[in-house]
Amino acid sequence: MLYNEIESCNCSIIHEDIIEKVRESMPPEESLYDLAELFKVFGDSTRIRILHALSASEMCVCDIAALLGMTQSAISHQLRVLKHARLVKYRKEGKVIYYSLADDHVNQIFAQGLEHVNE
Amino acid sequence: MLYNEIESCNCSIIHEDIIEKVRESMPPEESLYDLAELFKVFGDSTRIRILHALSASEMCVCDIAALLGMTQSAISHQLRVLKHARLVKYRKEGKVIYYSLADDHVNQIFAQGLEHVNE
DNA sequence: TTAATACATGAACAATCGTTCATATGTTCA
DNA sequence: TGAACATATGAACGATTGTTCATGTATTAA
Repeated sequence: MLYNEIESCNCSIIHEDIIEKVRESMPPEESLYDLAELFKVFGDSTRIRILHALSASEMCVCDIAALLGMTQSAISHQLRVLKHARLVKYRKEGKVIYYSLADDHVNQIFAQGLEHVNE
Repeated sequence: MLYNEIESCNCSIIHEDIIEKVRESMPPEESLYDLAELFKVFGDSTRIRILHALSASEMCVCDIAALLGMTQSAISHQLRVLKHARLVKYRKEGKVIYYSLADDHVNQIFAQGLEHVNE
């Protein structure tokens, strides 16, 4: 099993003990994949701006489009991504659909990120 | 000024008061862009796995490649991205370069993200 | 029922991204 | 000095992504 890795990384293993220790500490592949998928959603400035806007107030699609100076279609596509990641929720009122943040995790992840960016 | 946005979003503004209120609460465009760039770095499962490995122990490039079953080149390219985002630091010891997490923000952002993923 | 409007969505395109491959740099050791 | 090895990097490729455009659905109001 270890031999496969030696072949694929094209170099001899220097610290076998460390690799084994770290390997045991790694969460299941799937968790890390899900985590990457979550951050991928945060990794677009349009979505970041939508999320930040929604942290200030619930808004309908048209309002967000007007605020960000983008088309309704572009916003709608992005809201779909945010909805799928369970970062926003919505309520319907006639023709109008009001979006808001799904929970407080968004604000907390924002805060941590901004702390790093502002060093 | 408001007219441009009406044109670009292709819909009449429904809640002008909310838009104005939210607009005032928005951080500078550049901050949100930087924030998106940061999360973009977290948004790849290879980089997530590297970061998680480094949160357990400092490691050299070959070790990481062996651990993840990937080529040394692929890891090196990704470490470059992580270095540029100031998420990892390194120390040199002869031929070998040991990488480690730059600060504790990584762990905190990880924790917030995992909390959301695990609902 | 019809017109108007808020929102969703599929196809298509350009742009960005992650990996591979080949090769270069820099250090150690004989 | 030269061979071995750890790491870095540029070019190129396929894959993914964000937006636009055109169109579809659903609701309201006349």
